[in-house]
Amino acid sequence: MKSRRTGPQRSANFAGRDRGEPHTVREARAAERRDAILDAALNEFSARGFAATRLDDVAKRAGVAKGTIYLHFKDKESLFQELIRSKMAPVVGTLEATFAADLPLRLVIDKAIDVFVREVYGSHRKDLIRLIISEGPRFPALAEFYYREVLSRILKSVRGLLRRALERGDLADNTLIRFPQLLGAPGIIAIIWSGLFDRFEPLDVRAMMRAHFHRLLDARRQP
Amino acid sequence: MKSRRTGPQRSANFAGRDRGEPHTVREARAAERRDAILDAALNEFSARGFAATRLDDVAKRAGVAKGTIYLHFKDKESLFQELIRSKMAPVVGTLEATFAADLPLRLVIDKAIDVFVREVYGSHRKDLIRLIISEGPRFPALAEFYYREVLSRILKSVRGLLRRALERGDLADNTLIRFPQLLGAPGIIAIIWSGLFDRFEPLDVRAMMRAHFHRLLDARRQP
DNA sequence: TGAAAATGACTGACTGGTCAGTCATTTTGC
DNA sequence: GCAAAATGACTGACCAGTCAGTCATTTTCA
Repeated sequence: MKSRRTGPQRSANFAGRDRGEPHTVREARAAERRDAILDAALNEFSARGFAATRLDDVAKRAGVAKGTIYLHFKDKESLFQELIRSKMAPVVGTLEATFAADLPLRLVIDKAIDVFVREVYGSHRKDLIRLIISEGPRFPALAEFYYREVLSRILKSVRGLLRRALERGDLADNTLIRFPQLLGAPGIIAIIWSGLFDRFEPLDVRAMMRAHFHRLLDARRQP
Repeated sequence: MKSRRTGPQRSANFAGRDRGEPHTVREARAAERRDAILDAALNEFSARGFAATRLDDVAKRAGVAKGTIYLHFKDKESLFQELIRSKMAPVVGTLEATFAADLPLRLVIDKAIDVFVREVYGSHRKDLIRLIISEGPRFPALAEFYYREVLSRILKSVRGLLRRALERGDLADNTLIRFPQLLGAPGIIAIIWSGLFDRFEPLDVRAMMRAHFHRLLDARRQP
């Protein structure tokens, strides 16, 4: 592995890490271009998938020469992983905060549906989740990152919420604590459905999610 | 688009249509090879995805020369679509029969879980569903075929089952008739989870599906 | 201060490798 | 013996990644 490194110092390895404001025109421009490349990559990868995306197209869409991509990212795979990393990280905090709020369970759930519909389903993040599902099996590092930084954190805070609700008597049993995946299910289904079958049979996502959650939460306490 | 056609007559366009038993050694061998190619394709496509799969590898795995693939399938895309078509079609009938049986709702559901876990989750069909989710957005014809020949038929028979249950009073309301996707949700989640996160946090699929269905079906009748 | 030197971000033509699809030749079954 | 089936070397398109050269910006120093 060669360690020679050309290009901006704020590149590849440090990607997204230096939160200091840029101090020169150069640095500001570099940051702008990096973002342009990431946005272009988001469009191309989600339209074509990892293997079929051409970096020539990403460069063209970003208004940049192909070589520039390599000043900011080690290779195609790094660009891809960095894309997921940079766009998904922000939502995690929002969701954690939502689940941590000391409010009635039903209210928290409704807020979480709102966040999901607005910040994920109604944004490009929906496409990123599709990408993780599609490409994850071929990128173990990506799946691991996503589990560690996103999923496990959300699952943990959901379980916290549910445990408090159970103690308070707002929850029938521990089914959902054992399988919190069931709470995320309709969101994932909605994302998949919208990409494949909406044109044949449109789906009212918010209504489905509400119906699902009310069903799960209203269940009769087991004898 | 060239229409010249070489190779066995039982090829491409007629793929899988002539159900008559082969009458010559030739025909029998041709059918065998076709199946070998499909099996090899299943393995390669589900390990690498459509774009990254090499037909050289499919040929090698099938024990056949690359040219032979083109005697049976028009091109890479046809092979892919034919793969989905030929492997998914058979389960539809089984599921329809399960849902049509005149048995108590709970029993039918348990049988359907069994069929799913055995025939889909526990087989290569799991990988095909992953492929449809991953590649569907880039193959509108595939998504349409899948909706028409698989999903819509299953949804229809599930809705029939639910309507009968509702009339009989075995079902609280029409939520599930409006969103039958919710019944399929845990199956899809299980398939996705197993491919991405099982190594971090294994999932007891059957238990999750049972918990989910009992939750959905036991819900208190709405006032 | 401001002109010359140094820097390093950016470019895009190029290379090496890959792979879908073809077709002249060989093999097989009738 | 011959037509259909099978083969696999070959072709041409394609594309990730490279690197020598350019030039805008920053630094140096008289």
